[in-house]
Amino acid sequence: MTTLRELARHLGLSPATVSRALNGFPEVGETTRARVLAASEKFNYSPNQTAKRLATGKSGMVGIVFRSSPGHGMDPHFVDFLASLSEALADSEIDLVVHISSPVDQLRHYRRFINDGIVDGMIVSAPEPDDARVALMESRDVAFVVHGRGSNVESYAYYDIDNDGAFASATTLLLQLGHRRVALVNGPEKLGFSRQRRAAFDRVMGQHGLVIPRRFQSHDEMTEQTAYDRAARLLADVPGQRPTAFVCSSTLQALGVMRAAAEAGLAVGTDLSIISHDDVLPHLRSENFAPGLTVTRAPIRDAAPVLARMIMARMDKVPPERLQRIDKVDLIVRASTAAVPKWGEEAWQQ
Amino acid sequence: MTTLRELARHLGLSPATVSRALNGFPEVGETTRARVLAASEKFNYSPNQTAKRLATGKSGMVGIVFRSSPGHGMDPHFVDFLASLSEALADSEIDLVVHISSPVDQLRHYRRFINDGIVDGMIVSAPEPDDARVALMESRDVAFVVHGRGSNVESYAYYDIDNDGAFASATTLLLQLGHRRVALVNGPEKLGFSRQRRAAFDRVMGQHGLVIPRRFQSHDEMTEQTAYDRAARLLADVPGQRPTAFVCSSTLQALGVMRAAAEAGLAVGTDLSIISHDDVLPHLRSENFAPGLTVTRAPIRDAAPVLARMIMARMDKVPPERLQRIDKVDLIVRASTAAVPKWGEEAWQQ
DNA sequence: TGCAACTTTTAAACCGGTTTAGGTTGATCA
DNA sequence: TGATCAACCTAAACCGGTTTAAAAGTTGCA
Repeated sequence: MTTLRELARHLGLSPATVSRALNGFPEVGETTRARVLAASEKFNYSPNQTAKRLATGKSGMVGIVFRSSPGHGMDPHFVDFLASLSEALADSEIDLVVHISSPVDQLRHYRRFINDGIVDGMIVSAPEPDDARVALMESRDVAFVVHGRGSNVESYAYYDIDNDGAFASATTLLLQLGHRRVALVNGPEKLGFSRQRRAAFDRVMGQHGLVIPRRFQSHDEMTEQTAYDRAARLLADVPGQRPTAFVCSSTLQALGVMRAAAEAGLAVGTDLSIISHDDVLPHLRSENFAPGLTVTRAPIRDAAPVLARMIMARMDKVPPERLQRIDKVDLIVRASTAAVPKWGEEAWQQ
Repeated sequence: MTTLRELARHLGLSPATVSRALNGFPEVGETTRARVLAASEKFNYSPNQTAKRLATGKSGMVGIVFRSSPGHGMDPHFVDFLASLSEALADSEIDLVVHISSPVDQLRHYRRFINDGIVDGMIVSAPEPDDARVALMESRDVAFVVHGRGSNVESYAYYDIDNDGAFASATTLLLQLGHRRVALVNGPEKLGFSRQRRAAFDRVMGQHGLVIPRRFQSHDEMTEQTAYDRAARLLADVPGQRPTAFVCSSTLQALGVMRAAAEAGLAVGTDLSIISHDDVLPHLRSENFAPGLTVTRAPIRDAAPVLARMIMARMDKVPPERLQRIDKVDLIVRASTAAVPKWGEEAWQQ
């Protein structure tokens, strides 16, 4: 490893000049700069990042902590997001430090990132209302951006999709098709997006005078298996009481509901309608489901370049109010939604 | 942020003593050490990692570069692996720096990691024979461990599963069930594990006097879609020429083959047998497939703690020959494999 | 009491960059 | 001719830890 001082000695220059030449400062003569650049090339010089970080006080790294629940492993949604985030940041020579942690341990990891000065900024995923991580970072004056929204939204930079609009239009579609007994298979109760989605669902149903009994709204980790369990239980009910339609928070859950429907001998798109939010996981395409799945579509990977730009802006002290964005979500109707069957037109009794 | 010097000044001690006290050196008086520890607690002191790294020359970070092919996003196999790797390393306060890159760009990322002194060690996934990344790291004397095996295996630390044994027993099972026209849906041709699997398949088939025509062995990215495309084409052939069984390299591929089978009107487990390697992705359980999928089972997440221990050992200069491990793989028979149907007992003509 | 042999502590160098505050030049201007 | 100034370069401090070499303080023993 060549050091700056060695390079300087070879050139008969001071380290200061070499440093300036390499970093494009204007007070270096052009001939000198050319010499330095040539030598740096020749000796294959590459500045030691650690030293650079210590000197500048910037780490050039961004941290992210993913949720991973014990039995369930890591949410595949985040993965795709991670991939595209890493690509977006690599363009700016920013490295991504990744921790995975159970939901309860999150704060410990954030503290480590911040206290030890490992990163310049953090990307927060799936915030809760009154998120403790957000509070921690605001108190420490650390740059961060949020994927999703919690509360106190004005004060920080975020990117989110219009969950309210998405689930309102999904619910509306089912109502227009005559469905009254609609079950919601949602994500963890504490997460912001789950709340937004549920609120939209409740509101639209309420506007049609429908109240959904508690047990037809579930909040769980978003896996195929738990959705299957939920749906299987609901579909085991007497025909006059079971749901005629499901709204799911992810295509994985929709997959579970479809498995339960198949086992209950119900044909999706005829006996039972399913609509799901689709984060567009690359290996799980909703158009290939049988039947094709009606979805509200918002590729999670689209969030990454936006958040990458935002975190860099925050590290450059751009005020958070200028870094807030909510994207609309498309409703794509396929064969998994149909008019309510005759036997299912009655609403639930409260 | 409290610094070491500030802490020392408060205590009326030199930075040297404080540093030694905190790092457990024996030449510090016990009363002094207690005072230092108390003060450090009180002032919420946490050493600046960057400074520590510069002083010690160790970064405390391990790098990993994942493959992500343009259209396909990131392989979900790696994700689960990543999650468990991060957990295993966190126990030792080692941070994981993650880059995602297309296969062609890999080397650039490795160079960056190594030249800039960002990490102390690297974890290499899915090596090719004569892997350029391995060569680079050996030439630079960087600590690394390999998940899988390329060539020149003696010289480096690795963890791998017994791909040969797994695919030999999978192939043997199909032969015992009377299958002769078996197609192999494999991973990218250049990767070590694909070659090992194909070699085992070819060998066992060859031992029974069977030669598999070229077009019945495919090498592709391991996605549902590409496997579907392959299988759909093969199953469109005349009954006497189409495969009666498939061997897949991943459950995602098996899913694609099942979709193609359904569209061709073939019942899996009756008309068509499918067997797959199963990395046990948490959201894609082979026992929940319809019918349950016969698999060679080796959870990819089991590799992570082993590799974490290995890379730490390598950073402590443990010789690589002592860090090599190959795990056996179980064959789990479920309903997707059955005796060959009458119409399919003829082998392929070369 | 004096001196060797520990034990404990400190001053200063070091890691490898960046950056501030000054120095030299040589050209320009009065 | 001397003052002014821009252009270019350097010495030294700095970032915040660790570590070497040496000093100071203790203890044991003659």
